[in-house]
Amino acid sequence: MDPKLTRQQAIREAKQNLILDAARELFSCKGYHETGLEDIAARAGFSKAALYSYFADKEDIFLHLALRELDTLQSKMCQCQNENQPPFVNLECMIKAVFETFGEHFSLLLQLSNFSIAAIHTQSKRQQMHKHYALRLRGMLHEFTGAFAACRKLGKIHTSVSDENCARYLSGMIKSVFLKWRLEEKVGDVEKEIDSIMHFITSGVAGDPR
Amino acid sequence: MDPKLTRQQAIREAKQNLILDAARELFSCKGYHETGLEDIAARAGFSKAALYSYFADKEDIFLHLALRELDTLQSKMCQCQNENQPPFVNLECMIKAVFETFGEHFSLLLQLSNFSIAAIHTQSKRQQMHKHYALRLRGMLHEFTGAFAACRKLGKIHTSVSDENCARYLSGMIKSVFLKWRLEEKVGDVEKEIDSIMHFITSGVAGDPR
Amino acid sequence: MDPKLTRQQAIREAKQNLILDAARELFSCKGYHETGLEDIAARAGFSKAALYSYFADKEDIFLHLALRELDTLQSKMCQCQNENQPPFVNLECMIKAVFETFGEHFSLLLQLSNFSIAAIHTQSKRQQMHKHYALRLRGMLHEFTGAFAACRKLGKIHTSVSDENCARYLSGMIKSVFLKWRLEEKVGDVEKEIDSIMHFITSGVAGDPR
Amino acid sequence: MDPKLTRQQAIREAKQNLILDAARELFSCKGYHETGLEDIAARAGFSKAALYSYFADKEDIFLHLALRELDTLQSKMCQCQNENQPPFVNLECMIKAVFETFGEHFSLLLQLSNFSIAAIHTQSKRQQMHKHYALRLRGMLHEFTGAFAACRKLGKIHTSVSDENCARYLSGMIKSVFLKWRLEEKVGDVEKEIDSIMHFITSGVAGDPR
DNA sequence: CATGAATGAGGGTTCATTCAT
DNA sequence: CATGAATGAACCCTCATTCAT
Repeated sequence: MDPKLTRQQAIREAKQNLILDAARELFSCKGYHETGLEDIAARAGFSKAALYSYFADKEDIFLHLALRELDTLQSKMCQCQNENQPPFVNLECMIKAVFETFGEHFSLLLQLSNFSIAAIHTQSKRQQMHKHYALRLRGMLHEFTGAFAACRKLGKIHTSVSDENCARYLSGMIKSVFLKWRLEEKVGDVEKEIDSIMHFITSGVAGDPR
Repeated sequence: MDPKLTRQQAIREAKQNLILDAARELFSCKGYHETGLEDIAARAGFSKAALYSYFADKEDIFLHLALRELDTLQSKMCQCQNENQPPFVNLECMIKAVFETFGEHFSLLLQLSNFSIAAIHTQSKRQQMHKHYALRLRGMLHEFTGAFAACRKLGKIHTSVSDENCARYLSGMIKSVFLKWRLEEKVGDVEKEIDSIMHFITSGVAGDPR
Repeated sequence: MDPKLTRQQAIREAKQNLILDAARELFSCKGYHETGLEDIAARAGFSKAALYSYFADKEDIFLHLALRELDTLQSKMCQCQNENQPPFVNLECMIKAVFETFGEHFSLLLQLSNFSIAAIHTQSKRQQMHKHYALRLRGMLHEFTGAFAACRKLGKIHTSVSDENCARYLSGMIKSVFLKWRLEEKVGDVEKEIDSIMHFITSGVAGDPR
Repeated sequence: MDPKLTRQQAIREAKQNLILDAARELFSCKGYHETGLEDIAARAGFSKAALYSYFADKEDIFLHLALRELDTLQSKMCQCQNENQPPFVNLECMIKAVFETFGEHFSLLLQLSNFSIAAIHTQSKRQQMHKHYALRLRGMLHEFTGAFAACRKLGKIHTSVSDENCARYLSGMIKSVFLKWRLEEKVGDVEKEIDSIMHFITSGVAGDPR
């Protein structure tokens, strides 16, 4: 009975992910409000009503999608922590992780950030989920912060700007690249962008004393 | 006849601005889709139908709001260009302009960026307005770019990162601050934030060699 | 004081007629519901609100228009009664009167007939006006009926069909011509049409024994 | 699978017809603009939104209704073509078909004619439907024309009036009867009316030489 | 579990009508 | 008397959500 259950569980989870994949595609392309449940269902190969077997809400879908993506991101970022590597390399790795995770769906991250704007009116159970959600969002910041802290500990950072702020700025910079891509309607050269960002981070506009 | 007409025109414009003020408040607080025309009208002291005397659409309201805000911003930024000032001071002044312009309505800028995402599908006359809109959005980038270029010309910048990218990064950093404020649901200390940003920009994490 | 009053009265009436002219144009072209008060006002050279100085309602405008047109028609038809003419000539004259009266605005007559459909829900004072209106509509029928009766009295008519029915049929036939014109979007040759109608009336499809 | 599908299709069609029945009732009674979708839905036993599962628009409902009624009419008229019958009997049969088809909803036919007036401004796909619609409207004329032509071929008709005009006049006459009924707010004696019309058609006012 | 059908709540928009100037 | 501005009521339509099958 147990293996049967787990298999069913697995199937269920697979279908959930199918739905989330469809949602990711559409949300990142058209935005949250412009995407209808019917669209998602159609793209996932389900009927609109079927979605409600897997998620409670439209919002629930978005939230789970956010959670999934952010978890993926965080796990990738964690893998970048390698004490044997020079500290900035770890940071660069993390940035690359962001680009890789959101890859084609770059604009999704933009929406994630903005979503919390509209979603404050919700309540009770949803509040909890929002907490998770906000937590993960900070997760990225947290990882970045950690990376900066590590660099600082190794004497590579002397700025008076707090690690947390550095992390925040970095995430803003990354989003600015995503935004450029969206407006240009095409993905750019990831390597170059990361390089450029690293240059800017390490020495600002002053030039690279590394 | 002429003075009478201009006065009436002025009144009309004033009312338009009242509506836009209401819209700014609500859009920046609840987001575009969550804000109903009824809300805007009520807050502006009009009836829903009255809005249509001043704007063609809900979208039209948003677009005009965006134009107004971005124009205000640009004019403020332009005023920062002072050749007698040290170049970075000009830049700092521009950043301050952004903070001042969006002040309480910080999250509005975030929405502006995202709005263009969903709005590409529109048509004809509106397309023109969208162009204006996108143009102004780039306006901010343009000003920043110019400021960086000026600094570079004066030998204050040696980074290999292009002025345009610097500008982009900077605007991303500013937005990251706005986002923090939104999540914390309160405006922070502008002076400190600007200081922090300036530090980061000038020398990155390496520390301040200024 | 009296001549002054009458002059003012005259002006007022003239303006009323201007409005009715505009209404006739638009109602006959676009139909009652598709025509807005703003359209009428604009074409008449007034502001929308001004219409309410002259008429109580949109419906009131239509009703007065109907009355005016139908009165014109009736007076023209009355003038056709000439005892010295052969009876069928009188009838033909009346038909011509209809074509002349509605001339360019042929489709207006179609709408007049149909208007009573939607307008039954009205009340009190309006009821009275409706009576007038219905009365005039029957007016045309009445005139035709009279013409047929006259012919019959002179031994030119032997059909068992009542004069009233003949009149009704005739008016239906006329409208059918108007309808053709409308669908073809152009006025046809009035003379020919009248001729054709007269032929049909006098001897039906059997051929003309006149 | 096939029978299941056809059954579902049948149910769907039945519901569509329920809606059209409700629409016929209300349109013919109150007119197009005075009838709200809510009214139609309520009378058909649906919610307003449900209508949109079956029809695209309010206009779409009207158009489909028109098509249905006119198709019914045409098929009935076609069945009247019987070579073994005396030709005028066929014509009479066709007239009866019109009365039977529109029966209680006599005023609907009046509206059909008028609707095409306002509906020229529409677009693309709808244009096609409008064509169908106009085609069917002419359909009735066409059948009548054919009937007259048949009579003429058999030497029963010698009038110089063209078959087409005869048909047009006839349809006008029929509508005039419908209009009488509407104003009297009751259906009259169909047999008598048809008789009267036939008399008039065959020999006009001259009297019946048949 | 999956679906087609149905719904309620709400949104944007129009327009005849009123009122202050 | 004439008007620009404002309104309220109504309309059409959409969409997330539910329910019977």
